[in-house]
Amino acid sequence: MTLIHAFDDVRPAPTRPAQPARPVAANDDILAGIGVRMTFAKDEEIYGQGEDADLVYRVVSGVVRTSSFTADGRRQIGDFYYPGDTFGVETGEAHLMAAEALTDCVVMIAKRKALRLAVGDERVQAMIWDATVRELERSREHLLLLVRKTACERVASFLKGLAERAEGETVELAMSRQDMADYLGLTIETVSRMVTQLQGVGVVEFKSCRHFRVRDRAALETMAAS
Amino acid sequence: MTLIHAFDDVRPAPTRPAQPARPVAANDDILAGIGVRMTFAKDEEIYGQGEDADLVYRVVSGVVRTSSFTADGRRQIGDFYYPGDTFGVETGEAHLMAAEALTDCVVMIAKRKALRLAVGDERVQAMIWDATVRELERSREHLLLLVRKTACERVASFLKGLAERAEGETVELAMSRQDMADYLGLTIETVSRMVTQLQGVGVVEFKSCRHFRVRDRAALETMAAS
DNA sequence: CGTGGCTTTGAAACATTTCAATCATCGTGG
DNA sequence: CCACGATGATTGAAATGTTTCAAAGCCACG
Repeated sequence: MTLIHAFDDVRPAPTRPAQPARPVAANDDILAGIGVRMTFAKDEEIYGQGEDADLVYRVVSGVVRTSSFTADGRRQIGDFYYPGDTFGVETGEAHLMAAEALTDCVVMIAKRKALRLAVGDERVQAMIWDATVRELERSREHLLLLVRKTACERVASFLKGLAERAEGETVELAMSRQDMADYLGLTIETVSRMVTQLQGVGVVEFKSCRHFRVRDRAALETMAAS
Repeated sequence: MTLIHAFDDVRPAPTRPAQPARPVAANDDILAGIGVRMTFAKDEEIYGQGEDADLVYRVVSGVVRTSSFTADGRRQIGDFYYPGDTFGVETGEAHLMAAEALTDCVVMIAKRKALRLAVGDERVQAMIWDATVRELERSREHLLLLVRKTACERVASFLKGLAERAEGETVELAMSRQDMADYLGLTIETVSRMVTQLQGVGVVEFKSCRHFRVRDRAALETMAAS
């Protein structure tokens, strides 16, 4: 983990324009103003499971993954966070999941307390509320995906989600097949097969295993069946 | 739906003592004070999917279920709510799921606005926050159950959860096998088989299909594998 | 006592996983 | 620059778990 500098360099996230789909609240730049800017190398841990959760994080560039392990070693992926996304806001004292850098990434970090001093309690409250609500919504959607969707539908939903977030024609998969599998509640082999299958029917096209483009949006949405 | 009376009869929930495991906040009796007390017959709808969500609900007696349907008719159960539980608090404008009375039940209902006038904004905010946090926690746990648990583990977890909430030796299942199945992401047949199987190995004992008792708590917890 | 709804059980079909092998990609060192 | 090994992805075949379809059992209710 590399600390670049703190409490200055207040430029907002450069790598990617703000997500168009999501309503960006006024608190969006709170962190940019007083946060500490840090970079993490691929696979580096940002925080660990069980650690104290009094910091708030925002992805500037790169992708972050939260995950936890069950007693018997099964991994669960909480979610993937993209530039502009806030993460690490817990409802309790400690982090229930660990966060890792999926790619090299830049993250703004701030203490809740420092934020309160800097921008006032209300705005911090509002930010925490927003982050929590978003967490709940993600969780619900994830749930829906897992309860009654087939392997194919899950993979289709996932790719559709990625495609919606990406701005360009070709979409990059920041995560490995294993990450996808753990997120979707499948095995890597099944994920791989479904990807191949979706490509076979002409819905998507993979240039490499980490890059694809949607060839038939309508069909993809049908297959996502949400 | 039967309206008994409103804005008086401020006795708190009589049927069951407050959940011991959960920290009961000071806002616990807010609703009892100014809420409207209503009864719903089994299978009656309390609110519908898409309806405006400016009311807050608390179960006094009976059990409530939230559910929604996907486009192709698959039902998803959100959760089951027991006496003392708050439900119907949404993060957006409308209810994402419908709520139905699983059994005959009594529910306290209040307008958010009325609550604010009666007890002040902070306490209402606190209650909404608590309800949202609990929702998120339930959702996460539910997720964990679905991602990487076998049918047997899911059913074991579910029975374990019920047993923990119940105070007596024998536990009543308020919900049908279909409800369990939709909650656990399984079919009724599979649920039934797993129940039989758990009984076969002596972990639980079913007196009827709606009543059971735990015979081997340790084994049940092992099988729940959470 | 019979009917209807829910639950259980059985057998076959199906989807996904597991195990195993092959294939690609990429960085390293000769 | 190419061969090499390492890592991750794909593919195949068999095994497994869950679902589907079908039938029987149970219980409550009229």
